[in-house]
Amino acid sequence: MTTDFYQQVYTLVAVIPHGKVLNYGMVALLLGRPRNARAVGYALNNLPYDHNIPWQRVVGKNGRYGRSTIRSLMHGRDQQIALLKDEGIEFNDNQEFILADYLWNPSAEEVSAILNGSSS
DNA sequence: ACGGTGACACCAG
DNA sequence: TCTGGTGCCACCG
Repeated sequence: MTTDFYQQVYTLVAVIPHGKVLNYGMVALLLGRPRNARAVGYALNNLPYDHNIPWQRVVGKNGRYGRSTIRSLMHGRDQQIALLKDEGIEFNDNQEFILADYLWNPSAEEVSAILNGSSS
């Protein structure tokens, strides 16, 4: 009983392949809201308690957290990095990684099928 | 309905 | 390159 937008975010994030990532802006774009990255973050901040969603696969634009607006995450930045490393993503000494190397790039049809198949 | 807030993104200095 | 300000849009009180 979440809003459609929340549900779409959860549905999409839930199917991000192992070892792949998406940034907030990309999620927003795939959902048809190109400038609404903030709402994506808001949705992930309100994950249901019983969620089984790979939230760690959604990262900041530069492939890391690091902007002043972000302080502490519910699970912690270090925890997220640990989880991503566990999926095979390689970080450099600055706790960054090449976003383009791991970015998930589904087609519009694929996304459409995903949203239509699971949300209703 | 309105204003404040925010797991972001982008631009300017 | 880094910091600060602005734009965006959905949610909450």
